[in-house]
Amino acid sequence: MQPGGKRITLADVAAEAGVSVALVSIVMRGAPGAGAVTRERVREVAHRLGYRPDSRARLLRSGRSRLLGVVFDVRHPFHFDLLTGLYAAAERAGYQLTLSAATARRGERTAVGDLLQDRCEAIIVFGGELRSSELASIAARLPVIAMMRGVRRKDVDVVHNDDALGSHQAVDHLVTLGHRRIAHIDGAAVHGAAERRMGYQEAMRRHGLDEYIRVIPGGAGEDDGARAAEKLLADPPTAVTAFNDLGATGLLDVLHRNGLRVPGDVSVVGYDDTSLSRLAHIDLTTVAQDVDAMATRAVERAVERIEGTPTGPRSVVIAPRLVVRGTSGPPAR
Amino acid sequence: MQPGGKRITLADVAAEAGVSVALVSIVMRGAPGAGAVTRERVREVAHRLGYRPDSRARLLRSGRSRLLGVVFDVRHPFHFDLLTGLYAAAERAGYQLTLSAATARRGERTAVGDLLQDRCEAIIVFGGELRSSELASIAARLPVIAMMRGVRRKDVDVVHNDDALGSHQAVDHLVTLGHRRIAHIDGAAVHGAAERRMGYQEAMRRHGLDEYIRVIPGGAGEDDGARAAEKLLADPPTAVTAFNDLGATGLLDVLHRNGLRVPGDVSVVGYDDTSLSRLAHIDLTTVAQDVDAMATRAVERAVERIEGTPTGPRSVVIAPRLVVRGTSGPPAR
DNA sequence: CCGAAACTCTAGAACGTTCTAGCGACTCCG
DNA sequence: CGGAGTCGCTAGAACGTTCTAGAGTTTCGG
Repeated sequence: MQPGGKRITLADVAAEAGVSVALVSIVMRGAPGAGAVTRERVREVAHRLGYRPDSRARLLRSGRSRLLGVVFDVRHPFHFDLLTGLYAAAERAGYQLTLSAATARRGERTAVGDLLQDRCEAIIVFGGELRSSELASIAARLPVIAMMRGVRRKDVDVVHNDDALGSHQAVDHLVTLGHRRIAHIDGAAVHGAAERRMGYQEAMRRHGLDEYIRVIPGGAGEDDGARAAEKLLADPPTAVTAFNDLGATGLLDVLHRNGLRVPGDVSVVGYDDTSLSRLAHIDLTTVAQDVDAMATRAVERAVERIEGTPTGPRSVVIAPRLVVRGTSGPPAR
Repeated sequence: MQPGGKRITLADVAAEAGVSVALVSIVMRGAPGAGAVTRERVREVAHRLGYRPDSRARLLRSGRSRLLGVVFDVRHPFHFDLLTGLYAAAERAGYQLTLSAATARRGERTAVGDLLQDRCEAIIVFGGELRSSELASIAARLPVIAMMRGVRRKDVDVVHNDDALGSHQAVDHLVTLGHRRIAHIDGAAVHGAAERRMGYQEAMRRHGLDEYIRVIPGGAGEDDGARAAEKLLADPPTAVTAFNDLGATGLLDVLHRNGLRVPGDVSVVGYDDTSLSRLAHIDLTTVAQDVDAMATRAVERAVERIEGTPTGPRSVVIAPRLVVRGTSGPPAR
């Protein structure tokens, strides 16, 4: 605290305005029980002194914090889009957000631990680092909403994108363009990878393209996509669906370096619609998760749980949407 | 809160262990004044009941929160690198971070406002949205550290990268490679743009290349870089330094589309070393800000101010470092 | 073996809010 | 004009910690 700068409290305002502390509290909260003139005068004094309510003291007393804890990972660009949506959704619901970030040197476990001390009323976890059992043990204390991952526990709510449907959309798009030999770069053990892979396989079968099903092992990073691409080069398909945008970027790079034109020789479809894919330089056709819908539903679930309303289904699945850009086109013939 | 799940308090632990609340507090804080056996027993009980200290109550009483508020912007990828560094630096200094994000729909003003309620002891602001006078009025209440921007006020500490030096490094690198006709894409009114532009001009003059100085109006976005590139096409230089990586990416795209090879025909140097520039697909030579040093110094300044130590210089400038990648090479001849 | 010093522990007052009672002073209706 | 209801306000107890004083008990030097 600054040398001279003591924090202004309700008591200071009350003294200056010549009223009781309780009354100032009433005015500041906009609660009923104060006359119009006094209300105005108290407001003026509070503003003049630069009064700021102390949220800690407030919630210490009231029990409620109206605070939602959010754990995100600074390494995942997609998380930031989600944050934008969450802030808006939380505000609509009358809640505030406290953030706790996971970084390369700070795991989700630590991030969640910090949040638990902060007295938030529910926790929303973006990442997939924590085990289902860990989430469940937290859920014993307060509502937990997991986003973009599955959880094999009944006590944890889940809001995620329909990964299988997204893959269907990608394959349908490519088939409509005339592709038959469509490969898929897998996301390994990353959450959602299995669903996206199976969605791809189902969609291929649905189009009677069983014989062209081809899954290349990959991962979540750009280099994973690049390595997978190397394996494709010997016998390139006419189109590829990638587990995510980053992998698709790695793929694109290898294709270019080897003289294959996109989408002339090979069409590429990513997943996530990260800001990356929007760059003119990359201009990637991709499957977009509906960020706003996911954020809104996650907050909705959290609030329902907090306020004890009889809850609906534990698991909310949001439909994604294909965004067609420059990396997909009809196959060469 | 969950139906049955009352929060465990010191009183619960004290009752269960058969000691006073004060003693449990002592044990939990690791403060002196408790016997070894009791200490162990209290610890065991606390752990068994799943006790978590309530940070709000704690700081309400103790006055100190050991909390640093951080305002960042979800739209700026560079801010996340900085967060990683800040978490580490804060932990070393024995402080915690509370984050407040600015998004497309939530200005820095709102973000700072939230933070002020949280009783943090200093505020670190990444962005440049707030006016100097606004920062100063906050600084009247608690220490404010501005990162990556200048502030024309004495009461606000500033930690930033030496933008002029970065430009010098970029130009020196290009000159060493043999370039003479080097253009600069400007960042308009964005913080740091003026310094980078002037650094470019100085460096050019230092090399006796006055006549080749050429500044193209631009901005902070990819499209700004692209528009600037269009203007260059009529009479392309052999090298370009861009205000930031995003602009450089826009530039790269336009160059490619117009059949100019990088670095064969034109070399490009960006600024910031965002994750973008590390993509194989882009592989941009760029000026890297020293994230860890900046984070460490920012926390250091904040702590010095909080703890009232006679402070050093108000403004800390960190030297950047050139990262040579694939977009720079000798000019064609 | 006695007084001082050192330990271990406890009671109770803060911290800045919110909330429950309740107290006067009006107003209103019969 | 008297009782009930409303309005505007206040006193004081919470909330879960930390901190100051001090009360017992043990240790120890002389």
